[in-house]
Amino acid sequence: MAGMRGAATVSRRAAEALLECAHARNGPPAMSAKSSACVLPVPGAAGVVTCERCALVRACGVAGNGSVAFADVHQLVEDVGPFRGGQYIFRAGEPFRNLYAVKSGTIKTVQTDAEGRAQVLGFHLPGEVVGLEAVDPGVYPVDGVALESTRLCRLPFDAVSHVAQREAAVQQQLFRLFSRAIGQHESRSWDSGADQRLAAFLLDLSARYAQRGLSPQVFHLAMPRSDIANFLHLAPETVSRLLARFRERGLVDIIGREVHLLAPARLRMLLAEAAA
Amino acid sequence: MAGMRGAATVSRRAAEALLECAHARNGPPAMSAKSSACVLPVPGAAGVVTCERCALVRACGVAGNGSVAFADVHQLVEDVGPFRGGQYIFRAGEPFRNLYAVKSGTIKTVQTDAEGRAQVLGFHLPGEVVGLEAVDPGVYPVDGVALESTRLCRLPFDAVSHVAQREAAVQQQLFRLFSRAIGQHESRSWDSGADQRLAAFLLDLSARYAQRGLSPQVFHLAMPRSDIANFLHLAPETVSRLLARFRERGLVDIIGREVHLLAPARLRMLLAEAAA
DNA sequence: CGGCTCATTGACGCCTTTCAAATAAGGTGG
DNA sequence: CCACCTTATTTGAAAGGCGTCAATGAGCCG
Repeated sequence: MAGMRGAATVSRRAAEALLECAHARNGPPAMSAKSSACVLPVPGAAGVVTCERCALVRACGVAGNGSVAFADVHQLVEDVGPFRGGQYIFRAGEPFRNLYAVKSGTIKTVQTDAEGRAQVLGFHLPGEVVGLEAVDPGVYPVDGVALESTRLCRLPFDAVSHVAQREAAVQQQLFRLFSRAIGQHESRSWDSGADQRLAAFLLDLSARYAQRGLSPQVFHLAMPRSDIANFLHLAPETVSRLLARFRERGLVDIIGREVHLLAPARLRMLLAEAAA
Repeated sequence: MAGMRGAATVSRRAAEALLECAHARNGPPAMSAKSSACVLPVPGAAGVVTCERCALVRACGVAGNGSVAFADVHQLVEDVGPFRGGQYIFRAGEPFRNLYAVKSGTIKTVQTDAEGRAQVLGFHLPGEVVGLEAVDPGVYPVDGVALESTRLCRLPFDAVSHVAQREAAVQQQLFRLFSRAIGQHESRSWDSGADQRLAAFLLDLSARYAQRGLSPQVFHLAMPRSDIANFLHLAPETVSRLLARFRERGLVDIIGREVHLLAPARLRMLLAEAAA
C-alpha cells in the first residue's frame, strides 16, 4: 500500500515545479536557472502581484531559492513541444498519464461525438493546467489541441500525487487547481443572451491575460471565430455580428484577431444588464 | 510543516466515512453499525454493482469491516440535519469549512448576483458531495439550499485533507471527486436545443438515481419546474410545454413531480438527433 | 496567380421567450 | 373537515432573437 517512498526526494522538486506552473503570475522567485522545466516566462516581469497562494509556494520551500536542485526535476517534469497549431497534445480515449501546464501558446480542449460533431470545452492560456477532468475516468475525455505554436510542461500525475502525499502544500495546491476549474465552469453558467456570453468571454480572456502580466486591454485571439462560436454555443455568423455591434458601440476594436478592449467597464455593465 | 500528526488516528476513520459517502452505490460493506455517521442507506440493497472505485475503499482498509471503529468517526464527520425544504445548508460568502455529503433528500446550489437574479448551478442527490468549488476561493461561492427534508454528512475539509496526506487512497478519492465534478460540468455543455437539454437532464437524474440503487425509470423530482428551467437556461413555461410534448410522444409520463421514463432509449436518441 | 480557409454581411424562418390568464395543488386557520 | 389563500403548473398568442442559407470579401500559403 505505502511502499513507494523511493521517488519522494526527487519528487519534491517536481512539486515545486507544479506550484510554479500553477502560479506563473507570481514574480519569478529569484529564478535564474536556465532551461528550468516548468518556470513560465513572465514577459512584463513587473507582475509581482501579491497573491495569497504564493504562501503555498513558499511553504513548500521553493521561495528560498529553488534554482539549485532544479536539474533533476526533469526526471518527472518534462518540457514538451513546441507543438504547431492543430497538433494534438492528447486525444480523447487515450489513457490518462499526465497533466499539462501551458508555458506558451494556447490549447483548446474539444469533445467529439459519434456523429463527428465537435464541442469546444475550453481554452487554456499560459500558466494554466490542462487535463484535470481526466483523473477520474482514467482516460482523457477530450482532445487537447494546440491553437498556435505551444510549449508545455508535462506533469506525470502519479508522481505528482505521490509528492502531494508528502507535501501538504502541494496537495493543497492541487485541490485548489481542481476547485478553481469547477468554479470557472460554474461561473460560465451565468450569461443569458449571446451578447452577455461574448462579453463575458472577452472579459475572461482579458482577466486571464492580465493575470499573466500581459495587457488586459490589448491581446491576440489564438482561435478562429468558429471555435469561439462553438465554445459559446453560438453560430460563427452571430459572433461576427456581435463583434461588429460591439465595435459600432465603441466597446471594442477588433481587426482580425487583434483585440482592443476600449471600454471594459461598459462591457461589464452589459453583463449586468441581462434580464431585468 | 508536518507537525500535526495527532489527529491522524481518528482521522483515518473519517477517511473511511468519506469514501463511503462518495460511493454510496457500492453494496453496503457488511455494515450493521447503527447510527454510523456517514453510511448512506441503499434502499434496494441489491445494488452490489461492480465499481472500479471500490478498490479504493478497500485499499483504505474499510472493506474488511469498518463497523468496529465507526463510533469515533463522529469527532470529525458529523451528521447534520434534517433540513427542511428551503433551508440553507451554507450561504454564499460564508467562509469555507466543510464539504457536505448528501445522505437523503436533495440540495441545490444557487448563485445570486447583485440585482438579485438567481442561477441554479446544480442539484445534488444522496451519495453526492457538495462544496468542492469552495476550496479554492476559501468561501462558498454559492448558496446550498435543501429542496426537501434532507440529511447530510459534514466533512471538515481541513481534517479530511490532512487524512488524505497519510492515506493515499483518500487523496486519490478526493482527486477523483474533484475531477468527476469537472467532467460533469463539461458534459453538460453538449446540448444544443431545449429538447436536448431537458432530455439530458432527465437521463442524468435517471442515471444518478440508478447509481444509488433506485429505479432509473421511476423517480420523484424534488425541485419545482422553475428550478429546472433556471438550471437549464429555459423559461418555466418552456419546460412545461416540452414535458407535455414528451408525454404526447410517449417518451415519459409525468404527473406533477412523479416521473416515469417510458422510453429512455428514444430519449437518448433525441440527444443524438441534435444538429446534423 | 490560384486555391484555400477564415471572416463578414444580408434575408428569412424557426424556436424560445414574454405576457396574460386559467387551473391545480398544497398548507393554514377556522 | 372545509374554506380559503398562496404557490406551482399548464396553456395560448404574439414578439424577438439566433440559426441557417447564401454570397461576398479578405488573408495566407503553395
